[in-house]
Amino acid sequence: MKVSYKGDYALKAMLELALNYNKGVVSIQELAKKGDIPDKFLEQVLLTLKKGGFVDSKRGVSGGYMLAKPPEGITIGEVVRFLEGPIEPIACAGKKKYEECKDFKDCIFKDIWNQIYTATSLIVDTITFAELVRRVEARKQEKTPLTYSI
Amino acid sequence: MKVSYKGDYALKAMLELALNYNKGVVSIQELAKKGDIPDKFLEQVLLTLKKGGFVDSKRGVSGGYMLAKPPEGITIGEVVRFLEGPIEPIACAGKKKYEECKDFKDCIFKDIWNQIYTATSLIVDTITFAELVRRVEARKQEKTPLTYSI
DNA sequence: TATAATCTCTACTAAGTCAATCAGGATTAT
DNA sequence: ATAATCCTGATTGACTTAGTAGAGATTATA
Repeated sequence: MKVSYKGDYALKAMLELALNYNKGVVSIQELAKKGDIPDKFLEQVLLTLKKGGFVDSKRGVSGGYMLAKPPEGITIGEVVRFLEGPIEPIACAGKKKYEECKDFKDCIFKDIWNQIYTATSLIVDTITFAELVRRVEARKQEKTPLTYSI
Repeated sequence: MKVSYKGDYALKAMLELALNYNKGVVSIQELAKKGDIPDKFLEQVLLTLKKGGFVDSKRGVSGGYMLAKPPEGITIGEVVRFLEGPIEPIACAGKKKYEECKDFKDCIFKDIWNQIYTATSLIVDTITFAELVRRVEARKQEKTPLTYSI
């Protein structure tokens, strides 16, 4: 799997929207500022996310974006796959069966790519944005404890 | 991790050389033919592998390539990292510590990229070319059993 | 020693991807 | 009305990828 800027920005923006779930919309400007993202680029990414059904938008003054589904229902894997394409480490992985391989050696490597694919999927397909929100909150607690220590 | 054609070709060629370990050299032509690889492209890849210390070569008539080390001493991970660069799914992963993040949310994602990185490394850094050779032999046995069954 | 097979090296190219920008157009709260 | 906002499509420059081209260096062997 490879995550480009587009995917990275999308995940950041989605998380921001998840943190704001049920609290109204957030404008591109705000999202861009919080995520340190070029706003016109983020605009494109958000449009793509909208086409993918991940976010909804509201136009006009005080418009903006919101999650289209509850954070519990969206995984990182869904977003990454949608924006970046298949997460297999190599094009051929998972496409053909052993019988179709022209050579034993292809199969040998395919096993490995599939193993990596499986391990990666297990991670990204089980982490929802609700879980991410939980982690952000937990880390905030850690960093601002009630009792100060040196 | 992403594996390009270059990396794919390199792994195939290395495996072929591993299968031929201690049996002399194999020419680019042979390797190209067996792996269905454009020979001039493979030429470049082999040169790169030589610079990386993975293969040795012999020039002139009946020259060719051979593994520079025993197959037990070379992992897939070494080859892929050398040819394709870092295997982290995103540029920032593993580069900074939590303290250096400008935002909690960066850390949250970095955790995940590191988790994927770790899982991937665990696979590619433990599989040697000796192991691959063993798998190829095992699969040959499977496909050509002593007793025929329908 | 001539020669053909082979590796070595450098340069080049065509196509594609990535990150980002630009210029407008459509919608809507106030 | 108008300003804020999303929507749409085009364009750009840098970079990467996959592959090609051509000339040179080395060496087994007839």
